[in-house]
Amino acid sequence: MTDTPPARAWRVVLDKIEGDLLEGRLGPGERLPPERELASTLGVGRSSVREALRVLEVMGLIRTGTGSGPTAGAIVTATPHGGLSQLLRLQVAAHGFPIPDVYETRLLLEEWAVAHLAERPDADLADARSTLDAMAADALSIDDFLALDAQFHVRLAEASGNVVVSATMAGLRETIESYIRGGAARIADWDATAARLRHEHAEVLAAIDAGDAEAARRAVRAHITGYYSDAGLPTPA
Amino acid sequence: MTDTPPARAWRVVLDKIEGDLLEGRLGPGERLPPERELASTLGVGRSSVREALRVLEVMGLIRTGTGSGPTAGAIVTATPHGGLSQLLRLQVAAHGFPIPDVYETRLLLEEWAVAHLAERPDADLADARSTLDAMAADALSIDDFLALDAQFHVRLAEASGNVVVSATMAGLRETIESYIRGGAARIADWDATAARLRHEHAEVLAAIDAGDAEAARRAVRAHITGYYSDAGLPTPA
DNA sequence: GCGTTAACGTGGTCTGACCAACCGGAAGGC
DNA sequence: GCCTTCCGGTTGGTCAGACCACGTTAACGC
Repeated sequence: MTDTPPARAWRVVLDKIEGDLLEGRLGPGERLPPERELASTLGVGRSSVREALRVLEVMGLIRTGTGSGPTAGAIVTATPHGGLSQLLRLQVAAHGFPIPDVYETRLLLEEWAVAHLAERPDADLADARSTLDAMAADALSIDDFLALDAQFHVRLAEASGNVVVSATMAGLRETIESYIRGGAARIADWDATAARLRHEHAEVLAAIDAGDAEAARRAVRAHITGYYSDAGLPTPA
Repeated sequence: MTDTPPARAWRVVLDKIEGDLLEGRLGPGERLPPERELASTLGVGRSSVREALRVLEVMGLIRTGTGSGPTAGAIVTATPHGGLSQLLRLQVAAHGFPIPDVYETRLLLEEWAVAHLAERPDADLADARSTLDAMAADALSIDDFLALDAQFHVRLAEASGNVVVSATMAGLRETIESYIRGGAARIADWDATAARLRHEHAEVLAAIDAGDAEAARRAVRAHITGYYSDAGLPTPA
């Protein structure tokens, strides 16, 4: 037994790099060996090395650059945002993740984030506040407003200090981005809606400032479900 | 402006497939065109096609098989579990995700899941119950017990009906798997701990059955934080 | 000393080749 | 006629080699 299915070449490369990362032989900011060197070291073809590196790149672990010098080569970046977003988007496209589940998960993560913030008076909400100020500007197009809206929510999640939560939240938000934009077209009085959304944002911040976790939960839930309802977007039963 | 960075060949392939999925030209269970055909159709080399397919495979969207017949070729599967787990593991390895954040996220997802279950009397907990029964068996090794423990939690998340939550939960759990196993070694009286864990599982189920969401939250939080504390595992400040 | 140019190292891509696994039908034996 | 065997075709898995684009660096000419 313990019969090993003949390890696929690219998996060997992936495991090698994951091992180097775990053992600390490789860390953020550092460079991987050149592709040709990795190939000969591991006894695989360069194309197999490239398949593994491509996976790492899409998952947001490395960034590749041509030429020479400090910016060239494959460099460990460990930026979770892009990869998570890509994965979620593809899974939704392939019907692995139903939209209502994405929506519901986003909701629960945001509720947690604001409740968490309300319980930590030392949290830094400056970024969220400045985004809210920017949303008060006149002459914002719908797209610009929605971009700031998204930024506000992401900033809140980031303020929670939990990288996994904020990255997941951002990925989920991005995944349903097109649906949110499409829903805006179904809203009759956009100016009134925008004003209400701004007001609701302020309410969320106020609840956090007051240290009232439950109020913050309710406010953020009402804010999100309200928009979904107005825009006629699919929600879980 | 709008100057397009010369689209990388593999990205063309990835976008093409994502588009086909979104437009419904491709769905779960269906087969992608052969690599050589995709290459000539899109005007790229086969190696570029393979890089894109590798990404899709690792992300859990497709399964590839050699030979001919119905099982051969690249088939859309859309099984989110593996890909999510892989991504989280790599991000943790690369220090993109701190372990305490993973732990905290797992906790909040599980709390949501049990609270959600408590509010839905029609939820099907049979799978979770049978796992709990299996944990009562004598002569379970620590590893076997922990595997069943993990299964119990995953089953609970699955019962919530939210695929995103359960897949993320499973991925997070798997990511910290090695830490959990390592922690078990630091526990003095394992039999007593195992008995307590079983009892706590039963309490969680009881709270769900009673429809008491808050009690379920408290029970699952106490269960998880208790183990982490006993095992001396890192938790958020 | 300074500007120009050539060499080199890197990822990005393509092509062609071969292998392994698998299925399906044709050929053969009974 | 039916079963077994074998062969060819299809498909992914992998490798080797080649070429390009890009950016640094060092050598060169003045």
